[in-house]
Amino acid sequence: MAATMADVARIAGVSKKTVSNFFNGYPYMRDETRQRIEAAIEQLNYKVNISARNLSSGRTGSIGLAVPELAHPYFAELSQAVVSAAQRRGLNVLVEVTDGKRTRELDVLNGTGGRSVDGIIFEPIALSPDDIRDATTAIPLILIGDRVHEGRFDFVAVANEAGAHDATAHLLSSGRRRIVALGMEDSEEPTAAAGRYRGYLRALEEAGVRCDPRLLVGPIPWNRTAGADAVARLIDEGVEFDAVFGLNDALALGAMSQLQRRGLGVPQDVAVVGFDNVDEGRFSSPALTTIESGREWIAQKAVELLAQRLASPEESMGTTLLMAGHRLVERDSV
Amino acid sequence: MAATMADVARIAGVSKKTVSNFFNGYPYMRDETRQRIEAAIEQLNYKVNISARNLSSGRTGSIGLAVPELAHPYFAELSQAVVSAAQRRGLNVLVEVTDGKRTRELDVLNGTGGRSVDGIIFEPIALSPDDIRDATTAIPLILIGDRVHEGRFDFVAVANEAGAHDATAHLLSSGRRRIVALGMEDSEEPTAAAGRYRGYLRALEEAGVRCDPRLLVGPIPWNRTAGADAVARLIDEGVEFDAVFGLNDALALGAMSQLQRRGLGVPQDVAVVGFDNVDEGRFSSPALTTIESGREWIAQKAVELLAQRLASPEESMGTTLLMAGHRLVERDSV
DNA sequence: GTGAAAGCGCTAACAT
DNA sequence: ATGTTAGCGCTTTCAC
Repeated sequence: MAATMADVARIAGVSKKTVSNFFNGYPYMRDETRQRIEAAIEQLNYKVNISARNLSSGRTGSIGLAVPELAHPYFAELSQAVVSAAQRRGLNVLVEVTDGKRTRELDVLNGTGGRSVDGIIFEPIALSPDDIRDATTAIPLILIGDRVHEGRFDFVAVANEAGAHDATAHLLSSGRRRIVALGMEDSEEPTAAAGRYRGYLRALEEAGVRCDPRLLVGPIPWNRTAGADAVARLIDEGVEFDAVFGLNDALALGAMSQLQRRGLGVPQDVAVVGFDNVDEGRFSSPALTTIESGREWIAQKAVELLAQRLASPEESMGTTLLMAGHRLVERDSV
Repeated sequence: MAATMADVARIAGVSKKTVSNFFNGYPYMRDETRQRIEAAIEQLNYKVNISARNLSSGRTGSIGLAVPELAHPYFAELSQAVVSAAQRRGLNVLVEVTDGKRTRELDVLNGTGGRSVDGIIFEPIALSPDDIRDATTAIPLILIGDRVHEGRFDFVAVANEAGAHDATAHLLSSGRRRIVALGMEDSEEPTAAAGRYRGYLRALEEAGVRCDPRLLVGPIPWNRTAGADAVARLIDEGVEFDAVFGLNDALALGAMSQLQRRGLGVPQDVAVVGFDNVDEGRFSSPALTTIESGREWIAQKAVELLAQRLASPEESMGTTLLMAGHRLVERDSV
């Protein structure tokens, strides 16, 4: 049987409470007491039983992070940032992968999985605003990312429309006129694809460029393969274009790979811009021009907001909506 | 106040035990009882208190995954695989990022962080075999990845030497003779860098090719930036080479990016091979030839081994050492 | 099939 | 600065 706090107390000749104090950094303690406790801990190789602490204190010291996918560079980098920020605050992170499936996302929202965390940071991609409104979660929840779900929960958002506008405007200002909107979605739903598509349209409009429907590609999955396949299809169908705006970097990178495979020069024949500024884009050939969407900041703010919620005893303070800044990162693909 | 099991029991007109049975899938229960319980749960929006269950049952239902980094494609893909495999078995995954720092890795090993998991899957990169031998962890631990730490713990290993041998042999068979070993480490320590370097040497030897020390680059961090910088340095110093073996894909991709920036054709002027088969390499230009190192299989086996340890009540069954298979994935960079 | 009672190992008041 | 006393909300014998 593993040693308990009572064992340590007995061996050190103090009470349980004093041992508890020791572990919780209670400052007032004689050095000699401290040393006796340390010796007892060492002797027994004692480890605090976290489950007991959790039950007793009503907290777990862990937060959940629910993302569609972990292998995707954007989410990998986001998760890294969240985990780091959490560790800095002494919080553990339980990662849940939803695969972007609505049912799994609903489980996250409603705690069906049996929560073992104090709060959740959650990037949904399949839920509707209604789903979110009807959430029954019992613990604090911070939404991040792509959709704007006004109201019930704190939210840290990506500047989808503004960023997409700038990306498109950059292509236009370099003289491109036939710009593929790769991964778009024409919808009223507050999805990333729809928001970024709106930004694209607005930039075209401002420049007085007509939007050719053959250049609108989507909805498709936002990964490299889909980007590459879509571009292959455009080429095969003889659609003419002089630029590709990949609504995320994965699409843009997949597109670029396919363009080059087909003998098209980037950026000479076709310019490419992405969105997200994942590390990978710095090392593609050519390096990918993209929109920095504030991943790091988002992760940090989300953890900060959640930590606040956990700290303040239940109370109101309304809900916070934060919008990340964005910035064009010019590299060689335009 | 949140509802407790006692509340549910009272409202359903049964005992706590019966409600507990309900949640634990105990099969013998009248349908009518079951329905009354379900109604009470619904009415109270009751959620089982995981902390209490954990304390009572002595298990947490979570496993830890400790990796150096999450944003790195290899670890992102590995983590994804581990999380998926664990979720399939109903286990949650608590991710810990060690930054490859020895002290953080020691914390993982010795449970200093206060464990809230039943077992750990751990890829150390900074620990010595001695550190591992002296581990005081109280819970099952499965080691994965790069070093061979025979003895104390179950281990799932990458075929570093064999894989590196095949990668190098492939370059040699394509007629290359001056092959950079990018990221190598000449050491007796059982590190990935040393193992892969040994494979490289063996392949050269078998082909009767002399090893030029100017082509040995390392130790350097195994990321894209380091790969790119190292290649830049070689070029600037006028070192001649006709191939690069990046000891992982990140190094190879960084190298390839830099080669092309300097106007060198891949594979015409310089052939490139990597190691790991991360998804990114399928979409670089040219696509990266690499060694598939069995990431998925490793993740699955690690979870499986850990699940076994958790299931079987403490007993012996020695320790298991599994070696993943490997395979050359030919693409366009050679 | 269901109930009663005894902990699991800790934290948190409160007392000293 | 340290000790005492109650629980936290479940699971788990063991009865019925």
